[in-house]
Amino acid sequence: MAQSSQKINMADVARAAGVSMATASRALNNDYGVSEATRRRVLAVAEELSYVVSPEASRLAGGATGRVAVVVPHISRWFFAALLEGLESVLRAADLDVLLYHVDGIEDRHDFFRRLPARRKVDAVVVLAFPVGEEEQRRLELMGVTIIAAGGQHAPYPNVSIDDETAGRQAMDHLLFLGHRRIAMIAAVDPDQPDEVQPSGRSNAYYSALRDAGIPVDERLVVTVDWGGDQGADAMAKLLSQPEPPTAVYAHSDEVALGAIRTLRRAGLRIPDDISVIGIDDHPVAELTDLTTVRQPVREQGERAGRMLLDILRGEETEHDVVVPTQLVIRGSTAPPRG
Amino acid sequence: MAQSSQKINMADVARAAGVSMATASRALNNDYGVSEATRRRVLAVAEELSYVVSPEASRLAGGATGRVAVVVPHISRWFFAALLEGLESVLRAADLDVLLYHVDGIEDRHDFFRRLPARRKVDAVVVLAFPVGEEEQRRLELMGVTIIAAGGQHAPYPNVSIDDETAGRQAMDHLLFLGHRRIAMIAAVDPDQPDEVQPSGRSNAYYSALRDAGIPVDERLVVTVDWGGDQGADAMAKLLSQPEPPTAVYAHSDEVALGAIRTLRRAGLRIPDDISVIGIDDHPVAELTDLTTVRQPVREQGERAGRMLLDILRGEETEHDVVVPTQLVIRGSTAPPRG
DNA sequence: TTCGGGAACGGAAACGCTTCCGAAACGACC
DNA sequence: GGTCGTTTCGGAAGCGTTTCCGTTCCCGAA
Repeated sequence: MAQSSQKINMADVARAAGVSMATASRALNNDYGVSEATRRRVLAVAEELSYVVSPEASRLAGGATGRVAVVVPHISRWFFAALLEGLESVLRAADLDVLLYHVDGIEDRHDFFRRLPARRKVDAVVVLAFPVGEEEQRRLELMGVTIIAAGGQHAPYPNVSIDDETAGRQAMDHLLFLGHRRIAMIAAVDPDQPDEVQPSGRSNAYYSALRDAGIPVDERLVVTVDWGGDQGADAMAKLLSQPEPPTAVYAHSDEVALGAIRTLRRAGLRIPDDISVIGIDDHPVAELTDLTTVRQPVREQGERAGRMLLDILRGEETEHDVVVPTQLVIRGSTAPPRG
Repeated sequence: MAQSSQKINMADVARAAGVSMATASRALNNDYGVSEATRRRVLAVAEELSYVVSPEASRLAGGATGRVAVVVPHISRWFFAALLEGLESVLRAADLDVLLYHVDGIEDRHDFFRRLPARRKVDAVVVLAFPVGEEEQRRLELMGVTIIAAGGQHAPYPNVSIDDETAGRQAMDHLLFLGHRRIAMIAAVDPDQPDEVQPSGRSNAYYSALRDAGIPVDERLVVTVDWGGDQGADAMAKLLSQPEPPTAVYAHSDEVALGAIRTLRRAGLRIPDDISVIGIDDHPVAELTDLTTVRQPVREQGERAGRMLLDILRGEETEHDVVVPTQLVIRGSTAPPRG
């Protein structure tokens, strides 16, 4: 009895409601051309029989898939997950299903673009925080569906992101304003992404800020590491091993900054008394650890991308390059240099 | 030319390969009953035409959907995302697509179980870190597909999880071993889950450990808050406002512990000199902040659940209640009490 | 040479819907 | 009352596969 519900199809509903399948279909889809009374009756019967349309048949017969693929690396990192969370919420509200493709590591990546597992399965694909190379773009377009990007840098498709360089400047300018002149940078790169697509805005900000402040660049103060807290810690150790350590550290991300802080603390240095540290992102942990940072609205970027996608799917126009603002958040990890 | 690939179907492939659709289908699916030569020819033609089967038609005609629904709350928290990451990796390796249902908040939850949006769309559903009530179970079963759980507590379906009580005991026993007698507990509940399904193992561990140590319970040392770092901070403040504060704090999770630590630091207290703090989970940040904790293998739980699901989908037997071990990880936030 | 049996393959019926097109019904208007 | 325009509704043709049944073909055994 309960499991018989499995086999109920639209024909059953139509019959039970005393209408044709055509009418049943229209009623179920809220289509035009059904009287209110009939619609209600059909809906009631469907509910009664706990009928659910077969998305496969529906799609096969002409509709859209009602699915969108989301391609995202590093899901277990807050930034990516938050982006996804925002995106998912608006898509789900629009009754679209999210097909998740977690592409981690260079291997996965190649495999994804080669096989295009989402092909023929979705109406659109959203690329989250994922700089796409040229060849990859070409593959993606092979799918013949709408493409949207979010959280990465600009892209050939409609996209939403922050301005990395501006964010970096907000961090650097804060340190400079406090009076720091010997500022180190811990640059983080994603080892899973090819070099040519690594965003460089946050690094550019370092150099342009120093230039504008008339401070010569000391390349010994710049260390580039793979993304990650431990790597940040190592980088800090390297910086501390120099004859003249910095008075402030600008890290490309909060996690990296946290790693640096661990090293400082273990070295017996006090923050911000002995050395200032600033990150970027405003990771939830930043608040818990009193880390000064530059906040970017992450969830919002995902939501925004979702709304843009809905626009396009509806056939409407949408913006192309949306840049959301970032904002300095001053906490306890930065202060003027000693003396 | 490129976009014409959109409209290629199996009939085209069959024609081009000079076989019937039946044979083409068998060849494409590696089915029995096709000569090696024919199979190769069909495959070559398909590749040439860059043909991809329509999953809808395929499913409609009899196959499985090749999709599994994953229901998960709080995606942007590490624990949930890591679980998902593990699960996704094994499902994707098996060529199954993951349909993500992020169910956050009580509202979402009701909506999900009422509408069952995944109905008729998947071959199975995996419930991640999500205690399911009885009525909800009934709804879920209405979908008529395999159900698996992971990261939550035991469930009526095959599931994998840690033993919360054991994990809690590992934490408590560590503090007791160090010589603490005045131990506080910051219990965290998920405000988005109904009371009746809140797991209580971590709390039970507190009481049983004290009992076994012959230490009377002081209810003023137990504070229950909604899950979250800020809430942990508030809880700690409450504990500090008492005439006789604890010498150690057992927090239900690392994030909560971190919040507590922020309060302690702001109060000028030193960790672990003045007060010890221990969490549970081994969140990546725990390592960066030198937090002693009890590690649970999160990603592995997801992977394990994925493998169990594959077993079932293949029609094989699988385990029912898998419990993965937890392990004390001693870092710098715990030490014997002063004096 | 004939016959039986298995492997290889083809025809065609589902699968469950959407939508085009035409028919019927129903008012409104002259 | 007849005509015409709207609505409302039904018939039926797909949509692109899988799979059930046969049929053909080839090879070895009798």
